Amino acid sequence: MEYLEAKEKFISTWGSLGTLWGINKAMAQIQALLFISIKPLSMEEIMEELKISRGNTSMNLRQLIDWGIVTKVLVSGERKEFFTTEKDVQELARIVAKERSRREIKPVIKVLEDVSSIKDDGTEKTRELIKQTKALKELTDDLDTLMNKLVNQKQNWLTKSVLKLMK
Amino acid sequence: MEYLEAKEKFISTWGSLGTLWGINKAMAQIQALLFISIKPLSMEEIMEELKISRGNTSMNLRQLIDWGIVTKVLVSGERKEFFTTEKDVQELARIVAKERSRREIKPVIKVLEDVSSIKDDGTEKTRELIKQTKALKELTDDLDTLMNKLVNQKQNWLTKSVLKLMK
DNA sequence: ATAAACTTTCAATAATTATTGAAAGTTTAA
DNA sequence: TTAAACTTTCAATAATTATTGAAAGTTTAT
Repeated sequence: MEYLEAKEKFISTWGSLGTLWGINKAMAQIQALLFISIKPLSMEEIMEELKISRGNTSMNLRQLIDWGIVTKVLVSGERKEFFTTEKDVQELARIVAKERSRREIKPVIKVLEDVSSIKDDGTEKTRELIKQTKALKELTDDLDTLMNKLVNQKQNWLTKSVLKLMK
Repeated sequence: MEYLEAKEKFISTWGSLGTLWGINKAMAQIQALLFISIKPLSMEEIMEELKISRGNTSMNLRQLIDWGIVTKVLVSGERKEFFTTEKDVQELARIVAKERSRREIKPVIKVLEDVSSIKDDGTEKTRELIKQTKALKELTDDLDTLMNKLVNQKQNWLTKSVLKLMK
C-alpha cells in the first residue's frame, strides 16, 4: 500500500467511525486529515483534500474548535487562518471523553434519576420501573465516573496501571 | 411525576440515547419497553405501546435478538410469540460491549494496523502517517481490551474493584 | 474610507436512514 | 388439507441529517 492509498483509507475509516465517538462524518474526516498532516492546513486546503464545500468545512471546523479538538493557528505572513488538531492520542481521548460525558451522559443520568425517584405507589409495574431505571442509573453513573477517572490520569494511564491491575 | 409520564420519559430518553450505544431509535425503545415490563410482551403489544408499525417492530425485534439482548419466550396456551429482554444491567452492558467490539472496534483496529504498516519511504509525511495511525491503533486496542476485561468480570466488577483502585 | 481577502450563515437541496403497510410466507389447529 | 393466526419481507415513502453555494458579514491593508 502506498502513502496516498493509506492516507485515504485512514481518513475514510476514521470518518465512518465518527458515530462511534459521537461526531459526524465530515467532522471526523477533517480531524483525521489534520491528525496526519505535518503542518497546519488552511480552509482552502481542507476543502480541496476532502472535496467538501466551503460552508461545510467552516461549520465543521467550528464544531471541532467547540469540542476543543482543533485550534486556529496564525502562520506569519499569511492572512488566512490555519488549523491544527491535538496530536497526542491520549489527550484527544481525554477531550472526547469529557465532552461526551458532559453533552450526553450527564443529561441521561439526570433523567434516569428523575424517573427512578417517582413515588412508589405499591403496584408491581411502578416498582419494576423504579428498580430498573435505578439500576441503569447506577451503571451509567459508574461507567461515566470510571471513564472520566481513567482518562484524567496523565501519562500512560492505560498500559501502565489499569491493564496490569486487570490481568 | 406519575407512572405513565415516567415510563414515557424513560422510553423516549433511552431511545434517543440509542446512538450512544450503537443501535437505532426503535430498537432502543423496544428494549426499553421490555426492560421495565413485568411480563413478556407480544408484537401486538409492542406496536401498540410504541405506536410503530408491524414491519418495524418485526425487523427491530430481530436485530435485538441478533444482538442477544432480547429472547423469544413461549407463553403456554398462546399461539403468538412473546419477547423479553435481559433484565440484569451488568449482563446487558457485557453483551453490548462485546457486540460493539466485534462489529465496530475490531474492524477499525484492523484498518489502523494495515495503514500503520505501510513501507517507510523516509519522507516526513509518510513517517507522520505511520506514527499517528500506530498511536491511534494502540490506544484503540488498549481501550477495547480494557472494556472487554471490565465487562467480563462477573459480579459487581465496577463498584467493587475498579472504582476503589482508582481513588 | 475602500476594496480585496477571507469567513460565516442559512435556505435550498441532496443523501441517508427509518418507517410503513400490504403482499408473501409460515405455522398450527382442526 | 385448509384456513385462520401469525410473522417476515421489501418496495415505496417519510423523516432526518448532511451538504452546498451564494449572499452577507468581517477583517485587514492601503
